Amino acid sequence: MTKRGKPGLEDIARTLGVSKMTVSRVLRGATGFSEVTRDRVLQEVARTGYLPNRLAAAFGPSGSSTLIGVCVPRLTSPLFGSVLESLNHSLARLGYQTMIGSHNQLPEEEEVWLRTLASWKPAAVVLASRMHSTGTLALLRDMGVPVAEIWDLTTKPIDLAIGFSHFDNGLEMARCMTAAGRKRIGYVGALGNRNTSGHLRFQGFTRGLAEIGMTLTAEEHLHDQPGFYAGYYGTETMLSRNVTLDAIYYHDDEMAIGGLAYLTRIGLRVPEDIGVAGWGGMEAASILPRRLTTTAIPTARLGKIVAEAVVSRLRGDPVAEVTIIQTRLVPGSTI
Amino acid sequence: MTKRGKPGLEDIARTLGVSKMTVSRVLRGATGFSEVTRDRVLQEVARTGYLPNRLAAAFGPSGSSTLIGVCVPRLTSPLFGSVLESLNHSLARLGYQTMIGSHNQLPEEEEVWLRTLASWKPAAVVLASRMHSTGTLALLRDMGVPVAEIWDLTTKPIDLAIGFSHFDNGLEMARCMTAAGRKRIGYVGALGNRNTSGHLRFQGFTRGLAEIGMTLTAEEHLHDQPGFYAGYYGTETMLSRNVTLDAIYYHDDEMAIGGLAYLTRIGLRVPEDIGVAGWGGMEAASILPRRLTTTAIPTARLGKIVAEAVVSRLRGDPVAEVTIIQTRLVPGSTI
DNA sequence: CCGGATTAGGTTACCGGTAACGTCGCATCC
DNA sequence: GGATGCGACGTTACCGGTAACCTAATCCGG
Repeated sequence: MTKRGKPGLEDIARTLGVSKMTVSRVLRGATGFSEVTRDRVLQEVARTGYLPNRLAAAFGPSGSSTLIGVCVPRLTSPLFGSVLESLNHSLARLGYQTMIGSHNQLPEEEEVWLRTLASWKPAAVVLASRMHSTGTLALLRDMGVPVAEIWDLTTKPIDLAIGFSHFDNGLEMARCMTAAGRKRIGYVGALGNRNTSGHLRFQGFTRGLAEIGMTLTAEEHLHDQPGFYAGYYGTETMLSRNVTLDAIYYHDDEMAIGGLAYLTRIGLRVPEDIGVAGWGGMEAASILPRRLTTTAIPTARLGKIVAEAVVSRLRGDPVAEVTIIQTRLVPGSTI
Repeated sequence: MTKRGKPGLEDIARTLGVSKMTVSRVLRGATGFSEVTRDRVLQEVARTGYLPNRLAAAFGPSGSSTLIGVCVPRLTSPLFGSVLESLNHSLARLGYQTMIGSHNQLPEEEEVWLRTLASWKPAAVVLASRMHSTGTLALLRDMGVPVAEIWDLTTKPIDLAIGFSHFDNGLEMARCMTAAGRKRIGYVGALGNRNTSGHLRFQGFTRGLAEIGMTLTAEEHLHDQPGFYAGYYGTETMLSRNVTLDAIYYHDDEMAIGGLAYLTRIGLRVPEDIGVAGWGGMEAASILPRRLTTTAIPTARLGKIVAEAVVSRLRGDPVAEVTIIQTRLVPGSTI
């Protein structure tokens, strides 16, 4: 073993009487060694408890990194949490590690994060955001690594896109509501008018209404982060303008549940007096007195598919430029 | 600029007519350069858009890494999500990056994660778990980097401990319940009997009852992950054994809300017929028809404090071995 | 039995920072 | 005026893998 520190590739090689390169080849599962050599190497590796040095591997002119950067809007959302957990787990099984960041729906924060990430020479980047700053785009180009845009679908992906159409999710919910005979519909959203996935659902929703000549009776776009509170107070604010509604579509399930709490408090019956629909398919939606009408997102499956797509891309295997994940409108009983 | 690729330290140095080392010193904010040189370097760095190579920095015999590993039970919990987001943000401001993993309350998964992390030569490790395998402990010793055990307090920290006593949280809630006159109390938990923070709260809770000579009237330990469903069905299962209760303490708020949904469905009034208490202080707890009795955890503050403590430790500044974060019992109106 | 293809390795160069240490000039002080 | 100290740099060595290239032995069909 070299003077101090942990055993390295060279230590394994020396005790076995082979070269570093042979050991490296075996460990990377490359070709160019016999069965016998492979077994001897693996045995010695196990005996010494050798730990590879990813830093060194990712360094060099070769630079074969196993690091993948992932940036989502926030870490406090169970939806993104589920995607991340699934992605992390799947990538780990495939031999990759992640560096996770959040951009809080601000393109500048994404850019700052990406700049830091770039200094770690990642093998690929996964972004969950609709808007990228010009700096981000330039940096991605410079980095020259695969990029997966997930969560939403883009018309022109930078490289890969994996997700589903939030616009269609909104559209579908509008059709569901109008088909149920709702006439005076309101919308409560969050994150202002920023170009987020939620805003895209809103646009799809209004389009769905427009299809049959309807418009929103009222809308309330809070600037807060989505959440139970926001749904509660957003509903209160909207109704305080003395509008009469027979249904409300919410930014997401948390806000819908918050809204439900307010509606119940002021004595409205759901769905008799007013209908409610959310988005996201969170677990809580199914234990309410009445199962919430929502759109379920297969987050864990999404994470797994993203992991597989990115790794295929890195291995040079053919990958579809756009992969659509199927979402499901859960009728529930609040419409 | 060297043949191909991005500008490096050497390129900056050459155009300025100084050595790489001088540029490195300026960029790291070390000493040994004049004001004039500093300004010239910074200007050239800005002009070329130089990006440092953390890989190279963390490599070498020097090995000054800015990577910090963080492992939490799961990424789908808003509580841990909030801690991670705050930790991530605070560490980023201090010039550090994180590599995040989850262990799903299984010490073996934590060990596998740590082994992978170790191959990236991190500067420090943050663990949110009560149980560590012997392999984990050995590896941590070998790595020889600062270790912060967060979330729960341990009697003998490996290095640093930052958190609060889950045992005391449970104890305090027991006192709150008994002080309110509750006599026949049940408990609904998750994750089986594994040595988790939740189980520690359970133990503190039973101790609190024992203090005044009481015992639990019923208890239900599900093996599932905590969640709304689990709370709902756990309550159903417990009550199906024909026990009569006047209060239930839950693993956490999500389960309490799930339980509340079941209790309401079967026609029990809260808190008149039965009291309910959760833990965690999640946002949803405050928009229920009656504000949920719970324990609020300052997750964002915890993340910030952990970041500062770890960085102080890395800089060699003195740091308290144990830091206690104050939690707050929210009386609510469900007890 | 021979020549080209394949297999199983070895050799070399290199990546981009950083600790450690050496050096030089200049101000200071006795 | 010589010794001393220190600020401001320059030099050197090095980390641990990996692509690219090279070599020797083996194999196999004609």
